[in-house]
Amino acid sequence: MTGERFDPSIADGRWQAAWDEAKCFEADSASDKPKTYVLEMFPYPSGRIHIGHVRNYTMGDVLARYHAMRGREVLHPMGWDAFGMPAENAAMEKGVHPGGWTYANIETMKGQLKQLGFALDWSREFATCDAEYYGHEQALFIDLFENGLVYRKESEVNWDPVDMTVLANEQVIDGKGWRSGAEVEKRKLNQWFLKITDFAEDLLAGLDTLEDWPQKVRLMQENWIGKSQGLEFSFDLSSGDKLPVYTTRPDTIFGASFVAVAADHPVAQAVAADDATAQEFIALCKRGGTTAAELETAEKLGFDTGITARHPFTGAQLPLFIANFVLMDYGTGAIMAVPGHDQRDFEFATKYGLPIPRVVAPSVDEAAKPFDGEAEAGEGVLVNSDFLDAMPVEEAKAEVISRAEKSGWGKGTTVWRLRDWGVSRQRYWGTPIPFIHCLNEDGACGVVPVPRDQLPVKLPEDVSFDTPGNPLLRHPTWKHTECPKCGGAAQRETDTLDTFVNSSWYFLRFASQPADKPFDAAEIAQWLPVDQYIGGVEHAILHLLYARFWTRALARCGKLDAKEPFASLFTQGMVTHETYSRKDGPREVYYTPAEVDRSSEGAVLKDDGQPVQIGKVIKMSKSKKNVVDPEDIIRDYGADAVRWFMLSDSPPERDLPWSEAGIEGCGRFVQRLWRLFGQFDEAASGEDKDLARRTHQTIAAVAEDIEALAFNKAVARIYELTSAAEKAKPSADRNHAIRSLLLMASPMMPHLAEEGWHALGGEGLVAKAAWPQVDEALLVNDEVTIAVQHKGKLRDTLTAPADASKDDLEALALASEKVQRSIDGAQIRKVIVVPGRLVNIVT
RNA sequence: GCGGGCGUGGCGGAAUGGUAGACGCCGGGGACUUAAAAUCCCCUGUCCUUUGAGACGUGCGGGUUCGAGUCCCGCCGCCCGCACCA
Repeated sequence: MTGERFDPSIADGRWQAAWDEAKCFEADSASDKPKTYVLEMFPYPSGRIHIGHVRNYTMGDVLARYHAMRGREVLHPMGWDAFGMPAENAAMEKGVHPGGWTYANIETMKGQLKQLGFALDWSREFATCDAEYYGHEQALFIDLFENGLVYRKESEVNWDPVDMTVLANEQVIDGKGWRSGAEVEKRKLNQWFLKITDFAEDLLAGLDTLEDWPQKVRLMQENWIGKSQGLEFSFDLSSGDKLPVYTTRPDTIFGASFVAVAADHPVAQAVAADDATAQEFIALCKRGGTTAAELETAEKLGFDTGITARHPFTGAQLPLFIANFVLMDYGTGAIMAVPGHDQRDFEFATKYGLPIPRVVAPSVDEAAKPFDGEAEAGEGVLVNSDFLDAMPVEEAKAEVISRAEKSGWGKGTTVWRLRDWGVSRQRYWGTPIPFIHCLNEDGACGVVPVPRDQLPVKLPEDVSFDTPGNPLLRHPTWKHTECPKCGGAAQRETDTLDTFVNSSWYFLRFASQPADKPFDAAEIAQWLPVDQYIGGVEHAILHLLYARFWTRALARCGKLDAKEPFASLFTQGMVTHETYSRKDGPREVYYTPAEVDRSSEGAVLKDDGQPVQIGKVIKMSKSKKNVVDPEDIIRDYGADAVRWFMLSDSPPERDLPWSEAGIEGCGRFVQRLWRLFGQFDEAASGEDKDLARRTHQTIAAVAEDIEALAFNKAVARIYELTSAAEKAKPSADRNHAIRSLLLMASPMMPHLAEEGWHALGGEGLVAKAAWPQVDEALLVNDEVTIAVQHKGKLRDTLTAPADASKDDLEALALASEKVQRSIDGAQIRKVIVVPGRLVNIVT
């Protein structure tokens, strides 16, 4: 029998050790069982596990444990997304080595994950900064190169002149470097690119097959890929050049009243070459910020070049402007402007007094309708457009494209918003790009891949971070090598790969990890695709798109036979908490939940007993101090209460408000279940048909809920059956209910379940036990409650046999005194009977 | 601007078109106890000058239906993503 109270401080460690010893969670690729791959997005080892990780991994853990109970061979691995900037920042601030810092964090965080009792296959653990892992990654990068999916190109980057490094767009704040505060420059650098655009069409089409992905994520990727179809054609310029433009609205071509190019456009550069005013204007355009807010308010500015462009149909000469709202890196960097039907063109034309012709109208009769202060981008029919008049928009688009193609001055084209993926980073803490630049003056060798037998290209250990810039570049010896082709002097590539490359194939390495190659295709085929992938929605685009791309790219290289890496995706909500703060003059001072005593009346600071302001429930963040440390709450309540809280109440896709009262309630329930286990009575016999039914119905429903990731509902059902079992008298059926509750709760509260299983004399570990069987016959009740309505309003309920006929139910309903009182002698026109549910009498 | 999501008690939230508010939290009352903790029981949407198998009630206004939180149309509010993408 079980003791007074369940003590997690003893039980948690005991069972974690038992699982380790039994190697409970090591996945066997050779197993005959059907396979299930459950994966949560692996963490960046920033220092400590935070509550968001706990929620994410608890969900995955419940699934992993549940599927194992259902007889599946489960792969549930964990590792570390270990390269990245924070390690270098720590190196600069604290003078530690990024590697030492990272591995120490991994040690800490692994210990924290173990404290939560996750059913992880630690035998497959790796960090992406392990030379073994990034060496295989280098080999894959060379594979992509050999298959024409890697290239070098000069491209413009954000350059921080103080830190001497490239910054990502997110690291540029108000035009200044986020660390140095220095004015960011645009620089052209030779950078490595991956040809993700080769797969644009396929990545887009593949979204339709991902039925078990959130629609939101699919739409976000669709928008990101940004397929648009239109017409590309060239204007003949008065300068003698040809100017290619791209438009998605070829139908409005008769409404074009000017032409515009981007400031970086060759035509603009040519004009500026001998025109100082143009030069000034271009400089002005470049200075403009790129944040959303700035663009929102930015005025449309233009510079009239004096050049004109000949309209392909009318022959009219349209003025050519350099304009600040035209982007060089989309389409051709030049546009035909149709002010009547494009808002930006409208604003520009208004400002510079250019004509705004109408070429689309609600009907042909409204060809002269004036504009109401803005462009009209909607549907309609063409007007003032010669041979297009009266055609609907779609038809007119096709007609213009067909005429342009016939006359040879333009063609229908598809343009993508998706850009090739620039993967060069001028950083130390990343995968070295495995290439060598031959320094031979004849240039015959060029850039050469590192021979495979020389992989991995390892990062040097002896680096310093006391001066800005890339430590690999200034390392005294590391970069010097010889050309693999000619044997002459050569220099290693000193750029490293974007960390998103590391996370683009880690799920493959988890499934298969031979020493001599990145993975084994046959073994991958056993496990992939990942059956359930779980992570934050913040990765909806970049990581998830890159991983889909890598899977396709590797398939093209013949490395594997798979298309989509993640069959089902789930994006979980954040953990939130209210904030506590006080005004200190103009500043708001925040306090952590641990510094505050919270009651239903309000909150006071423990230090001085004076009230603090209770703020909104928002995402936990260090700056607002509304954080709880997982280790603290595990210590106070035990791993199972924390896990249970993560699953209770809020649906997993929504935000979960953390509350002290909530976790206390979960702690109480852990004890309540424990006491119920103590009620298990070997000697009890006899039936409790009602409880037996509820037990079987609960088993079926909880299974269904877990499979649908509706953990909050599964939790509610376990509460209900617990109440029922507590109230029931001892019987064999009650024992069965208790044992079933233990098994059903085991994926969620595994330590409590093991302790109870042991106390109840269960064989082996509950982690290895089977999910309870459902007796189908007991899923249906033989008596049901029938609602009786009069004109749709509830008037009575009655109990009837589940198989009662429609006629019987009608008769029973009409016999009800309450119903008769409501009908009050009125003529009955109709009686609707839904067997097993209700009777509705219509008068 | 474009795209998407969501509005249900004091709070988190349940509810194949069929008894709205399951379950949890908070709150109130009671039992046990010398007392407290722990535990257990009951109540807990609003209204009532008909306390009743009453009325009202799922953001607002319409509609479909025997029956609408759920489906349709039109609003309002909040949240998220993308964004001078031609």
